[in-house]
Amino acid sequence: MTDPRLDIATQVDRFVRRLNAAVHARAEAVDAERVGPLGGMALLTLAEIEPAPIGRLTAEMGRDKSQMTRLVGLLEAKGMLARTPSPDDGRVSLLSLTARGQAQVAAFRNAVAAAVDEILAPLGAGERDALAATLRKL
Amino acid sequence: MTDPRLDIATQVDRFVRRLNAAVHARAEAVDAERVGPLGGMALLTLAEIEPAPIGRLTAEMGRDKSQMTRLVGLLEAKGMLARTPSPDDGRVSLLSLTARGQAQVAAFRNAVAAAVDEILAPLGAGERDALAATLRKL
DNA sequence: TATTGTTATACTCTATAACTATA
DNA sequence: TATAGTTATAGAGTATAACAATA
Repeated sequence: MTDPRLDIATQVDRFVRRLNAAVHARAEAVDAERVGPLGGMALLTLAEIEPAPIGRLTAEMGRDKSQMTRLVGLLEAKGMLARTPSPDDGRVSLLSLTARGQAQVAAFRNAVAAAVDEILAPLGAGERDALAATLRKL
Repeated sequence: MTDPRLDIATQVDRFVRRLNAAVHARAEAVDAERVGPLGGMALLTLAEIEPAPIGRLTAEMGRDKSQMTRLVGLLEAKGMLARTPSPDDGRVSLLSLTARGQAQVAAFRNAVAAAVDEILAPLGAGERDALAATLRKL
């Protein structure tokens, strides 16, 4: 590659591919409910911000709102999260994890952390911290 | 986020989302042939390694081979690349870009580079180089 | 017997627009 | 009139397995 910017783009793309593959490999044991990688990500994100309206979750994940409507419906049907009407705004429901959802989050956390460790194995501790710090700025 | 590894996973995920969105926004002008982001990535990759068999391209992109069969068929139908039978192995064809494909590559290169610039804007030059170097190790 | 590549199938994710109900 | 969320639909990307041809 001549242009370092293209290099970054392709490397990051492959990073995500490997991450998904590694999580997927572990997920056979973990994802008995088959919420999928996107569902896992949504639960992971919701764990950080709950209780939150669906719009907040959408923004946090950088996805599309119609996509989120369906995903949240799926996760609700599987008993991973619950909606409670917002007292402030009649259009809004607040999402929060159920006990099932929390268990799933814990399992996903382990799978993702292990997958990241695997991929970042070639890096030293200092480089990992630097990478995390750099990404946080974006 | 408590665990820095989860942090890295979500940040990288969002990076790719933003990258795709930014390229997509520019691609309306560029991607008249509608090869899609994956097709663009394939052409970009092929430009670096041509002439190469489909298996090499598959490995380089970290994708699935059956997926590549279809994608290459599409790109061939659009006149972006050509196959020539390998003299060494009767099972293999070597892929190479056509003039059309090369033009498309040039356009995509610009779109991707601009998108990366946009996303990496918060970083200093030193940090960008460090990021590129770190990713190359993975 | 192993490898390259193809076909088939089912599923997951993404993009867009039109729509409803509340604010 | 603006915003939160939903519905509908089409298309793009992914995962798996079974298969044919060649090595």
